[in-house]
Amino acid sequence: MGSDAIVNNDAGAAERNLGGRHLDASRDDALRDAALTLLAEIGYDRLTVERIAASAGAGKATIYRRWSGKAELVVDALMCQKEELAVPDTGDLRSDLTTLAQRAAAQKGQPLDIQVMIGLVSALPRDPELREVFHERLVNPSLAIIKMIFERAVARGEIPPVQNLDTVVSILPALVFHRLIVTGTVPDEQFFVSIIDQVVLPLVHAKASTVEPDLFK
Amino acid sequence: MGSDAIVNNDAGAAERNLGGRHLDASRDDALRDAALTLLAEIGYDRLTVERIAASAGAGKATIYRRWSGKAELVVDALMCQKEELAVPDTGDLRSDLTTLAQRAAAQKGQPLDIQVMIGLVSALPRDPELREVFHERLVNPSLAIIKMIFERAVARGEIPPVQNLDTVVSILPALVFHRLIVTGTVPDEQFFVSIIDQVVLPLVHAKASTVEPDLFK
DNA sequence: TCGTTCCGGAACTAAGCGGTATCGTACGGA
DNA sequence: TCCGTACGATACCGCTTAGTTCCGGAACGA
Repeated sequence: MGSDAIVNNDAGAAERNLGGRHLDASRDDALRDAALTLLAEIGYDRLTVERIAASAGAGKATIYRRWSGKAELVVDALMCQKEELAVPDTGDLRSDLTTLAQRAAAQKGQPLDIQVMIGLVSALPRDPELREVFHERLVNPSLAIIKMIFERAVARGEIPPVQNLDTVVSILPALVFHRLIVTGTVPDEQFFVSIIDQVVLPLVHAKASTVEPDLFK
Repeated sequence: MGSDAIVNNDAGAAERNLGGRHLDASRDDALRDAALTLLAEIGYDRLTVERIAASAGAGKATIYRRWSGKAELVVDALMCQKEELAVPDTGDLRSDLTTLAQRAAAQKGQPLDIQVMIGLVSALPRDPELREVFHERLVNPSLAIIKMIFERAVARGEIPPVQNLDTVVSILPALVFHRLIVTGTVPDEQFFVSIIDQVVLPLVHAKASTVEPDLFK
């Protein structure tokens, strides 16, 4: 990772600053939260250091004491996001997917991951580091969860092995993205379920009925 | 449409300005082209009137003589894009779709529609007019073409009627979007074709093999 | 207690942008 | 020829932002 934040202050600064006040860890979190919330609201390009500070009830100096600027703060905030990788495992493919849908739709109000992604989109083409952390912390984890769900379904024989698994896995997030961009509305659970029932599940079962017979001929 | 551009100068200004030099129509086109090219390159938020003027080799006043500002210029540029709605009609669903893929992939170098869309994304949530023209000139035409292709395939009996046609139609553009955002690479024809063969076509044929039997029971 | 450092807040410089005005020049109708 | 306008270029004003610095106050170690 290119330019690490200065945020090894947990122990480092405490030892280095022999006398004097320590960096307040609660300020770190407040600033990171504010950055992500604003990122989801107004997007990366319109995000300013001043706004982040004001939103967190902090001074700009408090930010520059920790990060070199907007880019580093945003990257650090994304890196520090908690990843609760509890992959649904109900023993049924459809139930796993709908459980995932419920979880995604329930995020309402929170600094929605999806909205953070949208806010980042315009900045990705010109910032490689941002693009890397975007993949590592937002895209890949989502895809990995869906992939795991399919692999388990294959392992227990519920569906036949899926060739081009990566493509199938990306259908759900791709349609969510598309809806978010095209209609500008946050997809609700109903939307997720309709995609699952009308696209994803027919597709994996189609492969069972159209491809397998050919294999047995 | 809210604030029309002043660009009825083709005849209007020529008649009004009895003596004196006329607005140079070639400057209109150069400025619109520069606006779209820059929009695709750096996105709406980083787009500035000064940059557009410089890119077109013009002065800022030449822009303000025609449009009220950045927003109106961009909207007008999008509105003036030529729409060559030649829907492929080869008599075969797959051929129609792959023809469309070739055409989309061949746009390389030009101010790619898809990149213009990406550049607009971050500005859409806060600009209703921009969102409207975004739909009218970029999203809807693309979807309409794909929709037409499917409807013709249904009409000649190649595939059974597609319920949730809107969803099926959006799969291809959605996956293109997703790839562009996630990998940052412009999809080539091979990508289009693999989506067509591995997702779209299996899906519409799956509906034939799984839904119809239920209707006949 | 005393010195050091953080805190929020505000002031400040420098740079960039929107939008207007101006200048010399190039057209084009009368 | 003469007047009026568009043209590119530049200067200018007002505003916003990045990034720095300073202030009074508070927290901490010595």
